[in-house]
Amino acid sequence: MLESTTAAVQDYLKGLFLLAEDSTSPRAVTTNGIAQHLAVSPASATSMLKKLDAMGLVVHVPYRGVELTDAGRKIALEVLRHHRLLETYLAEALGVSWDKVHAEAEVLEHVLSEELEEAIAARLGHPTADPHGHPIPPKDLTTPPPPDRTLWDAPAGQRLTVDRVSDSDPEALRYLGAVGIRPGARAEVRGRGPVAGPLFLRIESDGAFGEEHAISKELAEAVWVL
Amino acid sequence: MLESTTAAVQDYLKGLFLLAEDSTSPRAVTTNGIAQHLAVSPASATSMLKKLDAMGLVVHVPYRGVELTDAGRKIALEVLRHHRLLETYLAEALGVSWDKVHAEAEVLEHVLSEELEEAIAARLGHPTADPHGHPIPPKDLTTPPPPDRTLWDAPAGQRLTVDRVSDSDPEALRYLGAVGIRPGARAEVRGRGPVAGPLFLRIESDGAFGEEHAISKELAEAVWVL
DNA sequence: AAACAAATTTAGGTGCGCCTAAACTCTTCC
DNA sequence: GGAAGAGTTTAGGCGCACCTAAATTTGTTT
Repeated sequence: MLESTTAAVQDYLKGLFLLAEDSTSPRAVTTNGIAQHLAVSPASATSMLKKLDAMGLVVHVPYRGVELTDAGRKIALEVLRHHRLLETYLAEALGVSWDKVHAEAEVLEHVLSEELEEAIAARLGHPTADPHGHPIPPKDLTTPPPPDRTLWDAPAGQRLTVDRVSDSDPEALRYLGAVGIRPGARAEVRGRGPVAGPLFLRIESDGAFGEEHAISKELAEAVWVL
Repeated sequence: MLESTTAAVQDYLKGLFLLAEDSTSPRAVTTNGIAQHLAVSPASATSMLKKLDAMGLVVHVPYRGVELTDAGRKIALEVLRHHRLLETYLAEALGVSWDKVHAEAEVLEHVLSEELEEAIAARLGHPTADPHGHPIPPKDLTTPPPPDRTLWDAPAGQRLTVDRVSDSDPEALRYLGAVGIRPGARAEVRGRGPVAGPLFLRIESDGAFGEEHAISKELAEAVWVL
């Protein structure tokens, strides 16, 4: 399935899936959106969207928006499966730190053969989530559950469980790891500063909630909770 | 170092190194030779050689031949190091059979980061040869020893040790594996058939030489011995 | 020495994915 | 309802690595 597509096509499909996934608004997946996500010009995105439409992988209505077809979503999920399996493998088998696995997986995902994918999955015991808490699409490529809400959207005073953290910013990941914000961690939102100010929270460690941390809105939006 | 080159450039440099390595004649590395090796047209090879010359990675004298510069050889050795480390890793850590590791490594070698290379080498205990017996260029990229002679060139009646086997033909590798021709194996050449006919040999197994095998010239030339 | 065959290079062209600049469309706001 | 501005698309081009067909060079052969 993947063999008939280029790395660029795979990146667009994966990007479109991810953009659609963590934005509920209907008009979320725009030409500009995918262009920014992939760091290409809007003009480049337009021509690729036209091409993907011709290939039957997306439905692109000029000036209106894009949507993945079932065929396009399957490919996106396969790339995502590769990416997340690789992240998990690099972290577990090769000891690569969780802030670096994303960049490595980003290039490896496009050249991973079916056979190697299988070998890696088997070696890991067919994991269902990567080190950042993102679900690994299963072999049959059924759509995994979307994230719930971000830490920023959680009301003050509430106890919650960290579900996923964004994998793309190494600096953010190093900080999150240092303060103990990782999938499965329990946290309590204490409050927020004024004017999109920092969010104050405490993180549970060894059964007790530790000292208070102040994190920016941007960072709080890179953490999803349950 | 590798990051500033494309996969195509890396493939040409690696190919030029390998062609020069296993042919003693001075005029061995020709436009046609590298074109065939890479399965591209001679015209394509010419334009790439011109480009590599301009980049200072080879010296190309039109109509006369090509030779790697020191800079070009370093890159070739780095690609080769990636390739052979990956082959070894895939075989040892992931259980990929020795006839399949080459094809996987062929694409992975171009996207392996320095850091991952290091992690893999460490995990394997810094191996010096891959599963087919080919030397893995060390981190400092000094040139490893070239192969000695092929099984085809060995005189009849002589006891010898298998040093390396060609990694590129899966069918050949499956056969060689089945009859026990692998690096370190001891063998005795019994004779040859007429007109480039098959080579007859016996392979040592559990301390005793087994039954006689007849192998083609092509296959005998894909095995190097000491 | 000329002619020929083989090897090599040049000429001209393709698809992919990217770019900038210019034109267009949609929406909103007066 | 028309104009402005944001968003999007079209037009035209570029670099990479490949191709075929047509020159050119080399080395050999007569």
